[in-house]
Amino acid sequence: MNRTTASEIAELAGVSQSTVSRALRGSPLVNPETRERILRIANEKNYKVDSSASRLRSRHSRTLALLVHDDAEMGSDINPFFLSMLATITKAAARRNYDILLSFQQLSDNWIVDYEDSNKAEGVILLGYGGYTDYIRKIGMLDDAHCVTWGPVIDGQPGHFVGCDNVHGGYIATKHLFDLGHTQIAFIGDISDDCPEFQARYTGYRRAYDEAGLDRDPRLHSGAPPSERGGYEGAERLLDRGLGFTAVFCATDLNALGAIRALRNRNLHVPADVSVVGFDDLPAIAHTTPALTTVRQDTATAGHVLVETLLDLIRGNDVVSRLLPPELIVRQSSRQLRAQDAATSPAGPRQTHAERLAQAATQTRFERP
Amino acid sequence: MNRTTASEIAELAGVSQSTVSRALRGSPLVNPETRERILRIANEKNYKVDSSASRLRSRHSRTLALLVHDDAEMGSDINPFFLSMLATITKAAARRNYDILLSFQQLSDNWIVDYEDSNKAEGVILLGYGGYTDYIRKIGMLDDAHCVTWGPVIDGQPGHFVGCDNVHGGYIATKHLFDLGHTQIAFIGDISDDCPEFQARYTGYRRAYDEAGLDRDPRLHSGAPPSERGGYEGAERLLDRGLGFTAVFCATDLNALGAIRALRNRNLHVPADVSVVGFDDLPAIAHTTPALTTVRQDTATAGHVLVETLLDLIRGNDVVSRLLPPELIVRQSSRQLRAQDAATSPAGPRQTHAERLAQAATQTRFERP
DNA sequence: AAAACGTCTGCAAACGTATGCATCGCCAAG
DNA sequence: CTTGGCGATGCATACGTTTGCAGACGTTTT
Repeated sequence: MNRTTASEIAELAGVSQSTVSRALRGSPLVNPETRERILRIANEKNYKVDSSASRLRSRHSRTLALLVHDDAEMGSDINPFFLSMLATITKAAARRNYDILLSFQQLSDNWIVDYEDSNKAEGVILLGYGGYTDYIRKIGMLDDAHCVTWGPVIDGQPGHFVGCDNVHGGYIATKHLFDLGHTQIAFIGDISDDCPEFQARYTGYRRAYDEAGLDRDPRLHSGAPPSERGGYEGAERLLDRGLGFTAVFCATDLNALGAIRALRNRNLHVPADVSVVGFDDLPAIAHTTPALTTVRQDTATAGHVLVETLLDLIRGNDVVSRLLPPELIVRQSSRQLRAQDAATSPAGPRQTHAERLAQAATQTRFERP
Repeated sequence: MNRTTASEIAELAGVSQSTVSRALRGSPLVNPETRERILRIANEKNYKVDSSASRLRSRHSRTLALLVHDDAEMGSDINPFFLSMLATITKAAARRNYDILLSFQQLSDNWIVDYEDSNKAEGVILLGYGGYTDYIRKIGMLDDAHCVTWGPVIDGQPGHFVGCDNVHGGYIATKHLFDLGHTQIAFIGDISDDCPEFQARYTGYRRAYDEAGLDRDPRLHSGAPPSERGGYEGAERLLDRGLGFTAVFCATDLNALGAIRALRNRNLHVPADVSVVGFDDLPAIAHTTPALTTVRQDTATAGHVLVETLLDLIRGNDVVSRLLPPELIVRQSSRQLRAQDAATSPAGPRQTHAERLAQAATQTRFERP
């Protein structure tokens, strides 16, 4: 309860309440000496402007709402990638003197616009609503909705987006594996319409294949929900097909962790037998064994850009959707394909790669790579 | 911008603005029929109560502030444990119809009470301010400060705390290792006054030793900041001392990850040569190799209890600090000490544990366990 | 000397809601 | 018929700030 009001400070300073307000707002209208005196007294009395009254009168809440998708299917575990982005967003907003109102929800009803309609926030940032793109577009068409979404950027569509250049990310990950000498590269990830981001990464993967001028067996793709378990099962299905891949690009770090576990389970070593590349650069995965090669999305600038874009939107400026470049982080889970692996040479003292893969495939429909 | 006001709805419904307000608040004073009509119209017009005006008049913001410590030394990476707790807190607040105002900051000035003084929030939850206990106590002494801290609970002190029973956590972790046959158990973690939680875990560790009636070499403790790197370096120092430990209990999962990396670096296998137990149960560590045995703090109930305690405090109820019981999660990083390891038997075809440790110690001041 | 101007300050009206109090209609009891 | 009581509604005010407007005062220009 803030008992002291601006009027009380005014009385103590021998000025009117208006002047106190102006002094605290930093208005140039007030005499420097007076301002000084007012600030001193306000400070002594530990006076704080009542934000409720301030925002009622000024129609500005200096608050942004941050909505993070709460995926009930994931057992309500929030995607760690979004959590780390949440932090950078909040800090970026703080730098602009904006507070962040946080909420985890499934995107039902019209909660989004509610935040604005009720004057709780001046704008909304959406995180993790990849599957709701259509809905978001609808919101985007409302002129007065200040809403920026982290997600796939598609030109010419209503709505404002900031996103990672997933196509390029998928491309550099796959290119990296080609550069290491791999030619049979699998892809694990959910490319349904619910996950446009992963579709884009898959596109980048195919682009790298096209550019390399190599044939790509479509069975090298294995669908998988974006979880560790998904990656595990996706990799198992892949192995069961008996294809001769020597590398895997996963749509997600969590997928990659699961895939590594599955490979290890079948006695395949990473990176000795199979190289693995992930996507996201989760905080923890630098410390797994082997440390994961991955594509980093720069969460720090992402948060910054999201906030700045939203503020522009609020100010009424023109805003363009932006793609942020991802970066390849090479660690230990990917390595040069060795000669004896690439060639299907006669078996030496050590099993060839092909033999080990054959062994790993439980199905009889194994085919020579 | 919410153009439609309660007065407009009132006019459409043929009642006064007061009645509209009452109807929307669910006051029993208003006739069910009238309420129905008002709600219908409000819904049609997509009317939302202006929160600024509402909170100004009612003196209730229905908002809680959540302050998470932003440790500049950690490169501003937020501790993932706090991030996952942040999620559960927010959801617990949502269940009570409270919004969460989020901020990452270092605890300077009087930001805490500012949130209340400015009427931005009715109360504050503090996360990760272990080193600031004294300051928090000072705040706690102010009667009108509604502030609950996640941290070490100390009876008879001002301030309201909810925390994990770290002593017990340290105890069950160490006990688990004793039960597996280990007798030389190292402890890695920062037990300075900045980290009372880790001090408590250390206390639990010593308690288990006392209970086992075994001598404990104090040099088995190695200080380490709560990061992966800290764990790595802490383990290195430990190895350099040439002590014959067969297990390590780490104050933090991150410490544990670093320790495992250091051990592996010296050709010691986990858990074959050394068992490792962590603390926190970070989301990612279930998927590392080996999956980490750890002590889980139940973040879901922690978030719930924090919110409920704070709400009680706001309602003016009496509030007691609460300790939540942690739970041991046994995974693959800890295992039974094998007979030939425990005994310092003559070298067989395989090196004894003692020999391997000796080899791992780079320093000459190696001592037989 | 009057007029014009610039600088600072005060007055007073909002902002949209919640709520104590008065009111009104109606019915039952006296 | 009067009175009292009850359920439902309206009236009017206050919450504490921001801000357009006007005024006061001192200085400069005409």
